[in-house]
Amino acid sequence: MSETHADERETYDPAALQAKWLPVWEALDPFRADDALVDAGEREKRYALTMFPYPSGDLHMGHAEVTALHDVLARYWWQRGYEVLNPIGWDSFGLPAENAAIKRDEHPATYTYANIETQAGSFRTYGLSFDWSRRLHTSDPEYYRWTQWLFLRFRERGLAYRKASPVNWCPNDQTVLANEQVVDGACERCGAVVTKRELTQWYFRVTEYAQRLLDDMTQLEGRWPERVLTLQRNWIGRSEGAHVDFDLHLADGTTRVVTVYTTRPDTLFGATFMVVAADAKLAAEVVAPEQADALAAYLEETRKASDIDRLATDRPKTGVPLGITVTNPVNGEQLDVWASDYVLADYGTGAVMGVPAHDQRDLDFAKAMGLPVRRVIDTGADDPAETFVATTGDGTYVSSGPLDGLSDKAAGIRTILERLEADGTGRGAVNFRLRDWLLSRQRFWGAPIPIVHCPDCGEVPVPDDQLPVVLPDLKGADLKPKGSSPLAAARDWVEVPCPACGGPGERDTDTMDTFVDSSWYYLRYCSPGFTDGAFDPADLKRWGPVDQYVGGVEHAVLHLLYSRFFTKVLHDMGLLDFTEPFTSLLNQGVVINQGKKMSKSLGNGVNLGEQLDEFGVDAVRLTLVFAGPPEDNIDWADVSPSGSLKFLARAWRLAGDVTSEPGTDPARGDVALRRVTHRTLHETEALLEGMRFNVVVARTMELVNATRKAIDSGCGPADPAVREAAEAVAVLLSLVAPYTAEEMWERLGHEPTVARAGWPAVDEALLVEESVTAVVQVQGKVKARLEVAPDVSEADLEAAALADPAVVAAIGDKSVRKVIVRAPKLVNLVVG
RNA sequence: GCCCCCGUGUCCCAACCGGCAGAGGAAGCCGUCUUAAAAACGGCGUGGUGCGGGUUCGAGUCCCGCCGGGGGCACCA
Repeated sequence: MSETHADERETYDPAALQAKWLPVWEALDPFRADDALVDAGEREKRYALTMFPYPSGDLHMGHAEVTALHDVLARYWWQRGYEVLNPIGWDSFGLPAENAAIKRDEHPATYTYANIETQAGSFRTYGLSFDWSRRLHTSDPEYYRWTQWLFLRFRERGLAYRKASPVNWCPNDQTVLANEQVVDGACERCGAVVTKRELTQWYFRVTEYAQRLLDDMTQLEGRWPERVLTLQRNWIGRSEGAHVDFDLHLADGTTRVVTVYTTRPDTLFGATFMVVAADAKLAAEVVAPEQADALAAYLEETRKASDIDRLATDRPKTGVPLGITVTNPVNGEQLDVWASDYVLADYGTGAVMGVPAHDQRDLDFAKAMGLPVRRVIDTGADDPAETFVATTGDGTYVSSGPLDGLSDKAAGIRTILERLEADGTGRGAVNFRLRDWLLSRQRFWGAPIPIVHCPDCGEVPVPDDQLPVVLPDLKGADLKPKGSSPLAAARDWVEVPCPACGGPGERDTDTMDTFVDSSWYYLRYCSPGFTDGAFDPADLKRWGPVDQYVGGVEHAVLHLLYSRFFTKVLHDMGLLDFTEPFTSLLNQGVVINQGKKMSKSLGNGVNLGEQLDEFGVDAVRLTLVFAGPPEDNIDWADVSPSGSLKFLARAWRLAGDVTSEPGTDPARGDVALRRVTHRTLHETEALLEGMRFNVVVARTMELVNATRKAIDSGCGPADPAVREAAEAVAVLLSLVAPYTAEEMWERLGHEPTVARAGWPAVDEALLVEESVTAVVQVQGKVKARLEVAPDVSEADLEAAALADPAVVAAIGDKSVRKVIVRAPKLVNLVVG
């Protein structure tokens, strides 16, 4: 026997299996999603999507993990009889390719498409169940034609517009960034400290959808990770408050109205000053002439301060007086107006009322400037004017006119709002932290913005039939960042006739943020090759929305928020019948090594290619899936690819040991083994639905162990139950280790492919145990175990428990006060 | 400063609604086979679930307070 094993082990060669089966699968093409089968109602659809990769170099450990996890579910759905759409493509516009092109003096497409081919080859070897026929690249003109088309549709609806405003500027990448791409004051991509610039840029009006982006999260509750929902909620940042109008008295004797936004209108009687954002237009407009120089100097100072400095919480408050006053609408008091950088120009109205007693920031400012502090809510705490600790809790209103005596914040707010509304000086208001999405970039390798600027007609959209606006052929040095788009230098590309009047015009020279490309790619997969629009609504009716999306949490407020926005807009355009693109979301963990993120400087990187060479595709995939819950990080130092390889060889060997013929009826097989097989299949169904893939692997290992035991020391290799078990192992492994599973399937006498063999039917009768062990507890401590029938009645179980000698002894002379029976598993006796 | 998640054997991890704490793997040790080793096969698991309280007949699981780790937000008025 051992000799046979040794010989067989010689032939378990992962590399040979890969070489053998890959071409067979390529020929069979078993994972092509068939529209017709879904339309005919023969199969129910499932849309499985993994976040498409960026083509930088070859695949790495992260790609291996996310796709291995994703593939388990996609393959399970196929086995369960669904028609599965599981497409793949590349997010192939972007800076790394452009930077590489500059370095190598070539076109970014050279680097991009070479990497795509490398990655595609690696994905194929990796044995993923992708439908390759729908492959797309966002940098293909056939793709970005529709990105441009969508931009124009958004613009028609007033959702894409151009405005001048201070924007985030990355001095290293020489381009503007969206708010979402600035992390802790630094560029999300390169880490350079972000500065501000006043520029005219294109925006998507995401803020118009803020409320719906918030409301529709109820659809995602329980299906998206809670922390992603929390992140998005915080990012959208809805707050309720009021707009309050103050009369502002200009130096020239005229008056204008300035509105502030506040969440605490009930503290209006405590306002002792007003602060305007130093960089807001308002400040420059209202400043008294004698203070204009001071404001300009201050502004210069704050511009130099980076966002990093601004973020420091202990940063002292600074500001300048504007030499003017406003009138508090509720009590007629004259308040000085200041300019400061602690007030943000682009939130609310860019102006706030200073209530130092009840807002710490205002209090810090008042302290720095020597401004009065007036308490209007007595919370029982010491007076903020003395402690310099603002009180923000509930208390009794004092010195607050109509509010005096009230002691409830909600009532205070309601009362003051009624008063303001009656006077016409204020009203309830809602504000969002979310800003519009700045989409233009001063870089080359992206989709050109399809607009022509005409001196006579202004912004003119490029007509649909002239799309795509194709990138000019620039390379190398032409792409060097110079603070304006490299496209601007391509004069013969820029200069075009105005599509409206035919006069001389110039193309917009910015390109779109690559997040625009990825905001709709999941729609294009459903309509590859469609030429009358970005996608065919009928295709989306069939496949949409995505049932399961798998990818990293780093996109929580970037890609995922933008995609939700796009979906809602397209829904409003009547092109989609759903409002949320991704029904269910899984954020996989990251692969680390020795407790730390892999990095070159630490030298702890694990090379995917080397792991695949050493252990084979299946063992690496199995290791990643088995390591732990999918959302947990995987420390490569904690896992054992060699252990995975050992297990796969063990499973594979089972198939060779089976001596019964294919098609043997398992009904006459060993019942004990059959029970294990069917219980395993039954349990793994629930585990797979719940994405507990690591436990699925553990259950499969148990089944392999049980089958091994049956062959060696149980019913023997000829028993039909052994065949049934080995075939179940092959199907289970087809989700994780496709090559090993395929080889097992062949050795068991079947035709490829095991991936489409179908999930074995579970025999309910085999899920019921012959007998179960019931425990009998006295005072919660186990005193006896009873073998009972699974369907034992509570009364019988109780009687059996009370008759057990060990139980009788444990009770002794005490009386039984209470009996808890949970048939068939437990009896607990409370005595005393 | 605020919010969220996690803490189970040497390590990675299981444990449905609260119901015998231990499924699976790694490492280690012992055995069978072997001249030997490897491989294969078989065997070996008191830590009571970070700490302290509480609820309950019964708590890893629920509640409260700590400690430790991870993540997010942070002048958003």
